[in-house]
Amino acid sequence: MKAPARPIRRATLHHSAVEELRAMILDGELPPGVRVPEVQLCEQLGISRTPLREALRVLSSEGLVELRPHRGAIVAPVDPGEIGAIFEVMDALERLAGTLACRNGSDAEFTKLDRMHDQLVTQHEAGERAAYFLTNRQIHAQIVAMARNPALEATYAGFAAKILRARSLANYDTGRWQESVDEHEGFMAAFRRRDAEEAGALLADHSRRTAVAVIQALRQPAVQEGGAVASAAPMDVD
Amino acid sequence: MKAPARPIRRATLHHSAVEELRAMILDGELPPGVRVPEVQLCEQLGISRTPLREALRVLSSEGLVELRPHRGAIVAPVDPGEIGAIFEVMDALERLAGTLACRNGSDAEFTKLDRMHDQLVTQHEAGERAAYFLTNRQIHAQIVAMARNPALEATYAGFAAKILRARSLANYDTGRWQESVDEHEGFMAAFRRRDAEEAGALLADHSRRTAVAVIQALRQPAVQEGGAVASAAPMDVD
DNA sequence: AATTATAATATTGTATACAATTTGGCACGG
DNA sequence: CCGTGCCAAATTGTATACAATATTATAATT
Repeated sequence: MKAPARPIRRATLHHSAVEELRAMILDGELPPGVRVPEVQLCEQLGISRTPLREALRVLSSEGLVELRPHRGAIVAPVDPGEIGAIFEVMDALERLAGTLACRNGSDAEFTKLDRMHDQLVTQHEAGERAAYFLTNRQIHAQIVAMARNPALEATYAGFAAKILRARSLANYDTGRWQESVDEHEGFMAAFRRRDAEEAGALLADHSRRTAVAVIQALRQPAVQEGGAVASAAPMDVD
Repeated sequence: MKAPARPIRRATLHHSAVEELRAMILDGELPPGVRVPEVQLCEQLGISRTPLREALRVLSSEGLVELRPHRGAIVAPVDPGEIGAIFEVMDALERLAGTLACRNGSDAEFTKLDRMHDQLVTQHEAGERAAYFLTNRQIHAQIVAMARNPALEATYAGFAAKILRARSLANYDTGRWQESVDEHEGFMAAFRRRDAEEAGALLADHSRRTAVAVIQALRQPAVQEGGAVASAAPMDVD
């Protein structure tokens, strides 16, 4: 999602470290609140402290880690209030994405979107939860990409990451699944009509309802299965 | 704008360097496209390369500088197309800010906003351009603050910074000044009625019209007065 | 003369060493 | 028994030294 147009190879260690650490945080491998000892991660990643520290600064700028001067870095805790605020912005971004996608998306992209939606429905009917979540994320990413707006894309990706992390901590209400699919049917119908306003409105509404469900789920923390970390596979459901 | 609730002292050099460099870039002291030689800036800021490099990584994450591996960093160039994309998002953020400000702002804050607006009108009538621009920025910042949404506030600040930098490169159309003031009158009236929808819509419209003016101004680059850098004082006009 | 190959230089990327600050424990005093 | 002050250990912050890569200049060849 953050990959720019030009496929330049970033061969620097600190850049690799950023991606590695971000993945570890989003995967829940580094759960919120844990301290991030530099030396330990250094030998774990096989790099020195310098590039690791540079990576930590970047992740701090992204809001994924929290730097406390002379007290070490911790993985940023997930604050339900902050998630609520993020969703308020996300609603607006989803609306904008839907509107712009209608205006700027190519017919080929809309066709692809239709196929992805069909796949989503199939996976829902089959009860393939993990596959559904992945397809769902891809659909929203596709809509954002069709908006042809790099600034929107980058901002969206940042918020999506934080929301993803919040979800990995919460037991998601299964009852919302059917409702969510229905909402997807709704804005897909608007997309097929190229109704920009309606598509945007339905996407925003979809986001808002998702927010309610997620925040409610956050009040009932997920049961920690197995070892120490929540579910290994991060999932995104809208 | 970025100051968190708790007034913790950040005494680390790299944090100071970030703020210093960001100010230098936004002030136009470091114009877009120029290379950023590390050693030179180091002795200029009186620090070592390590904290400076950490600062550069953060600014790169913010999109203010561009890192080219083994080729040095440059101040991110201002791409008119990117500015257009940013404004598209900004419109949505302004709308959201206006709506939320109506919902969450205190009466005291609305009173303060009124006073700021009066000041703005006075400065416009007096033709005090620089003072007007400053007040204008403060007004928009106040509205965003009244929205009570840290995620919105941070995202808004990031985009506002990029827009500010673009403007310092462009001769702004003076004819838009009166129009802009009229638009301020418009959404202030909506604010006084606490009409959230209308206030948001008028703010978004205001942002959209500003975008048109700014992008047009970008096509006629500012005359470089004096030495090499554009106007020293960055201004914000909406 | 133009172009390409090559080497010297400069700048960035990384690692390590040193300094400063925080944290935890322990002794002392209340 | 609890609070305060001090000391030691550990970890972070910074500086410097070394390694790798890109740029520039030079020179040789076509």
